Amino acid sequence: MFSKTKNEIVHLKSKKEIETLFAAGNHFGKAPLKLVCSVGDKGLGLGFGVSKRLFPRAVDRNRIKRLMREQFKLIRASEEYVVFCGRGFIIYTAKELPTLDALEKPMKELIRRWRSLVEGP
RNA sequence: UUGGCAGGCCUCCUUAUCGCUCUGCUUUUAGUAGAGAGGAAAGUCCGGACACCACAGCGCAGCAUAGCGGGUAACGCCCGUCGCCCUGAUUUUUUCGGGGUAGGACUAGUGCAACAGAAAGCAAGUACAGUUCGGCUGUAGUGAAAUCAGGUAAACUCUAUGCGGUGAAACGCCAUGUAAACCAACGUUAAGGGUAGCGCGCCCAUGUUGGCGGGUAGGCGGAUAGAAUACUGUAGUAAUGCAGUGUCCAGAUUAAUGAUAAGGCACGACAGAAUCCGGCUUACGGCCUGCUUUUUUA
RNA sequence: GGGUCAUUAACUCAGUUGGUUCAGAGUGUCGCCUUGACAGGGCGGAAGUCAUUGGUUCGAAUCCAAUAUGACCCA
Repeated sequence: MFSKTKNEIVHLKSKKEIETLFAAGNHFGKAPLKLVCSVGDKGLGLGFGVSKRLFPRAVDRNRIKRLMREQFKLIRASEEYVVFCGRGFIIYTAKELPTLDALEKPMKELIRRWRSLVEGP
């Protein structure tokens, strides 16, 4: 069992788990991003996705997913970050290639709403 | 100096911090060391390896290829060579250089041929001339092609050669217990099912039908050392083969290469592995070598 | 990962033994007529490298190959 005090990150791998997340989770949208999340107690599980229809080339999709991972890493390393648990999947919905700075505000906003869902009633 | 063609090579580099995937070691909270996309990884146009269906057999159908010789595991790929076509030099021919070429057979059969033309093929026959007086010969005229064994097969077709099908989401193993589960009925050598176009043949009593139970996109294998690659020698015009020595070079499975700071230069194009190889095609930045062309100077 | 189709005027579509008659139809668009004016109607016109490139052929929208774009199917 993972320790709850550590901010362990698990890759969302199971297709079954992702399907239940999309069917029963909460959906939040913010500018170029969309978050599908749920409340859990076994650490933090994350996944990142880009539509193949919006970006036909694999190079662009890889680039966006790397930028999103990098931005989440930066947020997690900052001082104001508070550890919480759950399952989340972040999707990029815009049509233009983003920069790292452009992802900071929407992702912070999505994480704040997710955390309020976890800590709320 | 400009452009083109052919061949070869490279695909930003260095340092620091944080972070990702795999492997080894220490220890199992974690730490540490090493490795980490391409020439096209792409399109999926061909050929194979591999797996299952009978270690895939025979015939028909179907598909593919097409001078000749060689290379290869194999090919529709590659090399050499002949013919044909285009182009340049020389120029009467000839010869030489470069490029292209699906290039078997209309003396097996069938079909097609606009316009023009007498006539485009079971024939018919214009004008003029010749004549051995035989609708025999020649010329003219139309056309891409005109009794010439006519043209056309990237028309059907024929000949030769090759090809069984499916496709890693194949396939094997594991789970709590069988992994071809169990029960009932039917059937008794005939019918049915299995091979995914058809027939034969082959296989199945572990059959067919119904009922009931378990599992369900969970995990492991397949899965990365190979028709691999570098150098040297050697056979060959070449493609390529053989021998010796050395090297290990991604292995993910919502799917790993990024961010920040500093410096340098050519200021970074096309673009991201998903079972693996050999080719083809397409996209695209730079350097070197050889040939050719334009301009300037002598 | 594997397969099957399609592309013709601004739009929706026809176009087969390749052929002077093959580049057409409807809607739209433009001009004229009809009306005091409009709608409607009538007459006439323009609009196309047949997706791109190459090949076969005397001749290609049509046959062959490659490329580009779009759609769909298996899971």
